[in-house]
Amino acid sequence: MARLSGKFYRRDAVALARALLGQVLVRVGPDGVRLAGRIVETEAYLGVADRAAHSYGGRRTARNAAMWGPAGHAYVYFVYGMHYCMNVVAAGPEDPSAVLLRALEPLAGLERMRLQRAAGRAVVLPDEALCSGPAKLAQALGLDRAFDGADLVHGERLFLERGVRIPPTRIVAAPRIGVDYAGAWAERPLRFYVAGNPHVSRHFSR
DNA sequence: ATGACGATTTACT
DNA sequence: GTAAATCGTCATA
Repeated sequence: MARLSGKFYRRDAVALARALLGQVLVRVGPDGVRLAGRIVETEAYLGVADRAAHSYGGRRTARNAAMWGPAGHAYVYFVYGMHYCMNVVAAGPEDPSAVLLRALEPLAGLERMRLQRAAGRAVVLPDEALCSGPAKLAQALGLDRAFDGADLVHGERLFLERGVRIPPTRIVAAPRIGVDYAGAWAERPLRFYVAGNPHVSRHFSR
């Protein structure tokens, strides 16, 4: 499978959020195990103007430094005292925009994902519960702050490969999840997902 | 030094 | 539907 090039990432966050649907995220585990999933849900965060973005108002801190860096790198952050979430940095330097990966359709390493998602639970999680949420997919793939700033174009442990093209007619645009504090920005249709895909996160109330 | 707050998930009523 | 879990980060002082 072909690795996505640096050029793929150098576009605005909305275009990247749409283009990422259908592509394959690959994580090579410490023991060489290949964990992979097709991206089926994303959200665009539009830089300093976007009240929902960590870079809103020009905020530039140690935490969100990766957002300000070059496109094609990962921005992994820690929230709620227990979860990690992964973004793909879009555009380029001085335009801190990124795309949050919200859900994957598991393709490889399902048993390892199940193990990493189990976390002391007795029940066996169905495939649809492995990567159907930003923190779920991070946990399934074993992503943490060690991957913050990781180069997805040249890295060996975390990268993206060319998958299938999702026709625009199969892409649904909707308001982003969990950003009600962002006022009018919370209403904008910056969440994108593959229509009817069972691995999309279940959040339809608003 | 302190306190409020999450780009969430899960379990429970 | 509601609430708890849980802590790094950042704004304020």
